[in-house]
Amino acid sequence: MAIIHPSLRPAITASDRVLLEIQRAIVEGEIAAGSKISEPELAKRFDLSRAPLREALARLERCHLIERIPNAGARVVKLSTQGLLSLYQLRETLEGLACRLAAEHMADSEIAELRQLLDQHLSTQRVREGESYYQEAGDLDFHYRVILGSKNDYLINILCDELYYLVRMYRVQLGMNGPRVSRAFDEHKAILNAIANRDGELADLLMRRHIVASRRNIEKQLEQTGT
Amino acid sequence: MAIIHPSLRPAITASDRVLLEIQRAIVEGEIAAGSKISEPELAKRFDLSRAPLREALARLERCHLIERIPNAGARVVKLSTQGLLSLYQLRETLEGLACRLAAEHMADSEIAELRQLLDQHLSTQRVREGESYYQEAGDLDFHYRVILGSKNDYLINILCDELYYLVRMYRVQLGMNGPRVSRAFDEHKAILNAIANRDGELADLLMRRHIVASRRNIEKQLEQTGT
DNA sequence: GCCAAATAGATTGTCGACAATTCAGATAAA
DNA sequence: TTTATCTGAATTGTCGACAATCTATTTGGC
Repeated sequence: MAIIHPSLRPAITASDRVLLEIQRAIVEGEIAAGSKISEPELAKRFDLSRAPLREALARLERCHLIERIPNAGARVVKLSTQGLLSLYQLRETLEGLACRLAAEHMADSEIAELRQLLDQHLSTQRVREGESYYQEAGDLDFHYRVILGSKNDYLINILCDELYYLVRMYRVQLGMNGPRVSRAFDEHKAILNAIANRDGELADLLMRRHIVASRRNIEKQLEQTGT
Repeated sequence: MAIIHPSLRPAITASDRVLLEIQRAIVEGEIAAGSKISEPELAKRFDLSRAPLREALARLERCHLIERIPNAGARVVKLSTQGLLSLYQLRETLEGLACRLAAEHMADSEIAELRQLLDQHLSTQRVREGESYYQEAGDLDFHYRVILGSKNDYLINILCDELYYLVRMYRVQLGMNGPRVSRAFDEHKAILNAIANRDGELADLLMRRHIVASRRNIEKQLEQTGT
């Protein structure tokens, strides 16, 4: 049998599985925002003991999808204008940094792959115009790769593990509407060009603007919906 | 008995206590960097079961003090030049942002208190010249308050909960040497003045430079020590 | 009628034991 | 000697039950 390094092993544990399921359920609103989490109930629902469930809850807290109070229980986070502002304020700075670092550190081959990804998005966009889910995933995928290109492990951890799911939650539950979708593509392309030209400063600036525009779009939706 | 809101309650659980103890032990090097963590051993040492211990380990992983591999165990992180660079690269950007936001959002009373803190540092510095521990705590205390002044919960969480202890670990184990100490005071004062003048842009710039200087100082120590 | 204290129910935190997986060493074959 | 396989000890992941704490309702007093 082939010998693989332990750190490269899939390592699928019961806690991992239930984490992914609950994460998806919260992000997609299947478990309502603001609702209380009952450990015994979830344990029964996913047919496992409370031990791995609690570990999953700890990780959900880490990515800001739930809030726990000792001895009092956990609640799914509520989406709010204030929360959106704080989150995107941070994203603006962090992804700007990631972009600048990506312009410095990405290998030429990685940049080529990124360009390929955008071409692919363009063709699927033509076909599935308006269908927001694919665009959704596509946009985040672009950001995801740029972040990985920064080669800064702490930065990658914060953006991809800790903030990523909350960003998705805002976007999935509040959605993106029409004209923004095609504009986002153009902005991605401009960012990619800056990275390819190794112009970190410009890449930083463009990414910040891209995120500001994205925030404004979601903000509008949120104000229409309610508080 | 007085009624206090649950979220303001101390909430000292067994897991909390052991977390603080292990955290301190790792930061101060009492548990050596790079060494393996044995759950049964630590459970016996702190006289509790593995359940709360594992929760504490999960939180230690969250603040990057240990690294866990499923089914294989946990190790205390190793300090490295690469890690220091990544960490301070991030701090530079994040604390710069915090500083800019603090200049916008801190109340006048908070700024007054911060000035008071610096005066206090100055007097203790005269007395305990060279004694690095107090300066250590003082410097971090200054940063801590500025970060809280940003009023951005996600930013506060990342800097104060997730990166704070690792920063302390580098500083405690590698130390600060002489001339840097007094210069840091002057830099703090300049930052405070910028905040008091509500000049966010300048405050951002000064904080970034302050952190760059701090990194260079530690970097020197690290190169002398070894890898 | 309204507020405070006490009680009952439910939920979370903790425990000890078992199952599954991994790691180290010994053994055997090339 | 070197490599690969097997075996067993040790560690991690999971389970079900108990203890401590909180929430909500009820009760008693003003």
